[in-house]
Amino acid sequence: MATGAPRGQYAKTEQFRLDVLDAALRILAERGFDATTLQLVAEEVGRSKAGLLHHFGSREALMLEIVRHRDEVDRAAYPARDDGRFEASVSLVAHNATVPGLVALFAVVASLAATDTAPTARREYFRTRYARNREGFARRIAALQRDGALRDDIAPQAAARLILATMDGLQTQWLLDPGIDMADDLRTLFALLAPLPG
Amino acid sequence: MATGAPRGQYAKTEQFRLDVLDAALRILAERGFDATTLQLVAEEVGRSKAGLLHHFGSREALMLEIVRHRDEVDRAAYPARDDGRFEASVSLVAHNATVPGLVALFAVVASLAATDTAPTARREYFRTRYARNREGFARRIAALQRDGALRDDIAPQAAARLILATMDGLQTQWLLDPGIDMADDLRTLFALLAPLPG
DNA sequence: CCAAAACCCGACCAGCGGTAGAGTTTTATC
DNA sequence: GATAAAACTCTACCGCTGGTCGGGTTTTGG
Repeated sequence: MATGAPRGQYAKTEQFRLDVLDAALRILAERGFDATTLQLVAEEVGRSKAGLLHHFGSREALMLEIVRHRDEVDRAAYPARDDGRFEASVSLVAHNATVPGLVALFAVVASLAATDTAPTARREYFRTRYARNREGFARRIAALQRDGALRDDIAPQAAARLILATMDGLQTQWLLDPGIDMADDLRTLFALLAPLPG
Repeated sequence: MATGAPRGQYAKTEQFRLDVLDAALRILAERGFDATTLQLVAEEVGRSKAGLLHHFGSREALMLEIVRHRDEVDRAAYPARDDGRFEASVSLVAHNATVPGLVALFAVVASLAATDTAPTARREYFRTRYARNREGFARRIAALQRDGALRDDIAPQAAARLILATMDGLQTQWLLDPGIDMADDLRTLFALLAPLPG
């Protein structure tokens, strides 16, 4: 039975895909979202436009892939630990302040996903992404409340929604006004969640 | 001297412009951002694509104009009163939950403005918009703190940034998952700002 | 060594936002 | 009410975009 056996990709393909993501991000950072065309990215990596489409399917999919890959890297570098407070989140936000291109791309793709009227891969990715993050925060919040390390008059799910909303919203303000210290403001929110003295 | 005197627009022009904004918003709501082309909007209002460009200059300017007009209407309908708490803000957010098309457009245009690498009309509009809103919130927060109606261990400017960030971030989550009650969550944030019993 | 799968590209396509310029309608002024 | 300029409107056209197609080239497992 030699039929129907699918073959994997070439050895160099994975590295090439990573190179493309990198090149695209570089162009995004210096030209913005609309001006980042497949043609420009193709030139940057020394390939043809059609070649990129072979690997990523569409421009939209390429953009989503950058976000997806960034999420993977971040999740490995900033694992949400159950024991500590929210220091990992603050560190991640502080790190984001060094990569405006990625932050900007994330904001655009997320909002475009939110405008998708029908279920698309883009929309579904962000739906599950938010659901997963909310769940993670809610779980840790509930644990901290049991330990008396957090005020317990707030529903964990509600607090999780607020934290994620704050992180996203601060990014927009920071992109427009880089003087804002996102990490500092996020810490302020966590301070509001500290247990009450009474 | 009859020379050089600029003449205003035709009588029907203003109404036509409003009709275009309305039509564009309708298409945005049911087709999403990318699929809302000038051609489609032009057909909806029974004019040509070039006619729209004459009035708005570009597609980007048209999109920004929808946001700008919406801001005007909202500012008239939900004036930020100094005396009350933040009920006007909660009402505005509750109202937003009835117009997903506008909320989605706002998110996209704001994030695109944030990706503009050079200063554009779009970017400048949102910069001043956020600055103005932050200033308004900070002023009211400071007043409430003096009255003992709000905890005073938070800098008014920081609290203002958090409130705006939360409002924006909740919109993204709500667009992806309409089960979320934005007004309710915003009220939760205000509850966190309530004065401490100690 | 050898098919078959994966890759790669030039040529092409429809549709996009935007421009040019000529024709039409409105309007302030006399 | 005539008139001339400004405001409006449209058709034709442009460059470019994302995306498709088909056929050559390279890699790869057996």
